[in-house]
Amino acid sequence: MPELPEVENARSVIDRAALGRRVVDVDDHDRWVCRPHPPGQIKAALLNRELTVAHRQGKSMWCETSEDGPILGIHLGMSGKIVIADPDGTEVDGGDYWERGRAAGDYRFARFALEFADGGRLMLIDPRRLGRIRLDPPIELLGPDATAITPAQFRAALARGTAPVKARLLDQHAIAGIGNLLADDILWRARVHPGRPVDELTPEMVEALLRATRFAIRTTVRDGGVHTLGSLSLRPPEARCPRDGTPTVQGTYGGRTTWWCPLEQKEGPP
DNA sequence: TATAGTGTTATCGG
DNA sequence: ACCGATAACACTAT
Repeated sequence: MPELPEVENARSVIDRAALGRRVVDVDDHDRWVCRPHPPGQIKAALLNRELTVAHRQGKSMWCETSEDGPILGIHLGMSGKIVIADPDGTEVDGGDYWERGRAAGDYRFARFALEFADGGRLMLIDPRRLGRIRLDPPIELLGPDATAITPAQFRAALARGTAPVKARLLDQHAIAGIGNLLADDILWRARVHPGRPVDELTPEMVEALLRATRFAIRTTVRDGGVHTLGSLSLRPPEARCPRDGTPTVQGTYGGRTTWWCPLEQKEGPP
């Protein structure tokens, strides 16, 4: 279940193990994952090319292809992962802790695949099929990447409108790369209530949110996933603030389940 | 059997 | 046109 750190792992897997290998076959039969492309369209566009560069911005990835080929967009959705399997049995998957249940060699949920000239395969394994493969994805709509965002960009992302701050943190057009768990962690770390409208954030709160974002992104990318976030214990079965032991509270903001510490993350005037 | 889920997006209403 | 809320998407795990 990828957030930005897991997507960066996947990008690194592609960078390490897929670039420069000639594509001799493409499985693009899954009309949902490959929408809006009809089966065969992505195959025709990629056949006999190589992936040359693997990019990531927020939770979106894309690869450049050889001979001025199309851009291949890859999004992991909620349950996607990239696995590269070679004929010698080698399997590169970036060390995915969150789907250990999947037995090695179980490719039941492969929704898209590139086959290389040596018989190796790059696969999108995605049980829920909320991932996405498409040509020439609209990357220009993404906000600045959360790992590289400047203070000015961060302030601008929280500047206009009345949305709850959590909804804005999740808006990939505002900032690219913050998912539900990271958003809860950032708000908890900055001691800001998730429902506070962005136009009621004080400069001090914005500053604290920026620091918390940088900390959360930096540490989770370093750790290779969001599993080390302290705020995870805001959720059941622990469900107590790791700092003060207060029982946590649950609600919905930006359409996502949200947990917070009612003692430290208060509503109302600052 | 019912429900929630670490994500995105089309659509609707103000 | 802008902004925000909601439902829908597809499938597994509990």
